[in-house]
Amino acid sequence: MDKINLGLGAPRYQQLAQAIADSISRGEYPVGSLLPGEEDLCRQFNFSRFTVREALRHLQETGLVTRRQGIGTTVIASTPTRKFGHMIESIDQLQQYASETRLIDHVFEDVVADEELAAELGTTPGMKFLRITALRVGADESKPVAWTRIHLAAIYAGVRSSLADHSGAIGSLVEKLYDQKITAIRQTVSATAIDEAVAEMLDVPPGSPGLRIDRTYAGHDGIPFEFATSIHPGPRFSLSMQLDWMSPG
Amino acid sequence: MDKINLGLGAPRYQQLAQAIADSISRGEYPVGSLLPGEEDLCRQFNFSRFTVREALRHLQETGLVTRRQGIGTTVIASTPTRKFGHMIESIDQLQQYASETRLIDHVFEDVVADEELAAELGTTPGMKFLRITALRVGADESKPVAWTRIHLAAIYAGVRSSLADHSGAIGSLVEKLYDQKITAIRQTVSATAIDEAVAEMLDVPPGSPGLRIDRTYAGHDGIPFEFATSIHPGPRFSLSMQLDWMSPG
DNA sequence: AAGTGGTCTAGACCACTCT
DNA sequence: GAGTGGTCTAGACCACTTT
Repeated sequence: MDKINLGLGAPRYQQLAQAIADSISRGEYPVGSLLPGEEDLCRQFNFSRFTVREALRHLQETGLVTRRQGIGTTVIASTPTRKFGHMIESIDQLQQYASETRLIDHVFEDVVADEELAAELGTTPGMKFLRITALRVGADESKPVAWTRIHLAAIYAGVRSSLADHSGAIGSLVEKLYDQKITAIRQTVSATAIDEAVAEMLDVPPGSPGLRIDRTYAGHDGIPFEFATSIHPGPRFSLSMQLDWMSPG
Repeated sequence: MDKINLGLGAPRYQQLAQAIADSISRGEYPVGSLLPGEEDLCRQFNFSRFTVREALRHLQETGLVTRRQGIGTTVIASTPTRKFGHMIESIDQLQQYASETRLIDHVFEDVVADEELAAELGTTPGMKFLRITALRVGADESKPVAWTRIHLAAIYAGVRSSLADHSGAIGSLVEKLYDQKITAIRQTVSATAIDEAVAEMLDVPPGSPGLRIDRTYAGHDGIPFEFATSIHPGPRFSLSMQLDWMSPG
């Protein structure tokens, strides 16, 4: 019954992995040091190289060591780190609602970042953008769920013509049209008092609380190409996520 | 130079993995079907079993198949899913600020969930809790960064005595004292108007916008044992996270 | 009993890194 | 050139699931 029993009955490579992990956590092999070579470990424990490599693979998967050809096996952590993770499988899933909503009333502007805008977006002045300001509404087009303003690098200004038909996030539209792959998203959530102009469009009293979400999307080069700000009326929206424990192995 | 070239020069197991992945995406092996057995694949491609298994391991890691002893290799996806993930390595990291802040002015209450509270927390009426209401302040004890109310399953009421000394999240205190391991966290973020009582404690005008974060912590049995609500004054707080692309393999 | 994947051995050659 | 990890073979036994 008990799977705790890692000593007997367990495969040799697991026992070996456990033994090495224990040595590491005892400080026998400090972080940064090299483990003995595979041949050494084979002789030391009288196991075949397959078994030793399987054990080392296990240690690699739990994040205790890295392995490099020509160098050796380096200890990079003394304890398996317990990780929690939130995982999504598409960009649209980030905006949980995006697939069921559309953008309406777009206003397009061509802007060049001055000092102020550059500082706000975290870029350098002089960068050219297509600025899209719009409302996001549900299928029934009743009350809008968000006001949104997007600064999109001018190279991708071509999304403009496809925007009306597209339901979902703009990032995924860019991916589709330009074969650009998003590799990192940074998201900041804060609370704000909705200013008068936005309040009117969202049909809420000015100054009422709103959830502000700022997202930047970066491509394969790591450079952000899209900066999106959404303001959601307080009671009409919340952002949920679940973080699950990721077992080491 | 080009690493795109997966055909020649690449190890056989990678070529094989690619070939099988192609077959799967072409629909030759639909989702839910079984791949040929390892021996079959060996004969079919004239590779050793090691090479075949290494290829299948690769497919498993990319999430295309699962393998079970006695059953076979089952196709579970036709395309490698592109995942984005947010990963943290400790509970305290979730509350990015928690390690530099402390709770003050605790008020403890023993409460039993009535219909209303049970509905709010998503539990069943009759469950017993220790309710902790407190303010979270920075090191200099100037303006508080949050008002917080926690409902903690009564079994863990013993944290009460250790709370004053503890900086960081309450969840990690429970983990330490009771050897309980948190395995899942659910977090919901919304904007709210700060009510009068809380506003006074936070030293902001009543009705001003606040960021409300609700978190539930579940243990190894998957049952939530802690329900925490924090309200942060709008301008004094934001929640950031980065989602990175997790390459398949 | 037959078939599957899981573990394991002994031995080989290769690509890489360092000196 | 010596040592490292990466790839690969041929063969074996075992644990598990289904028939």
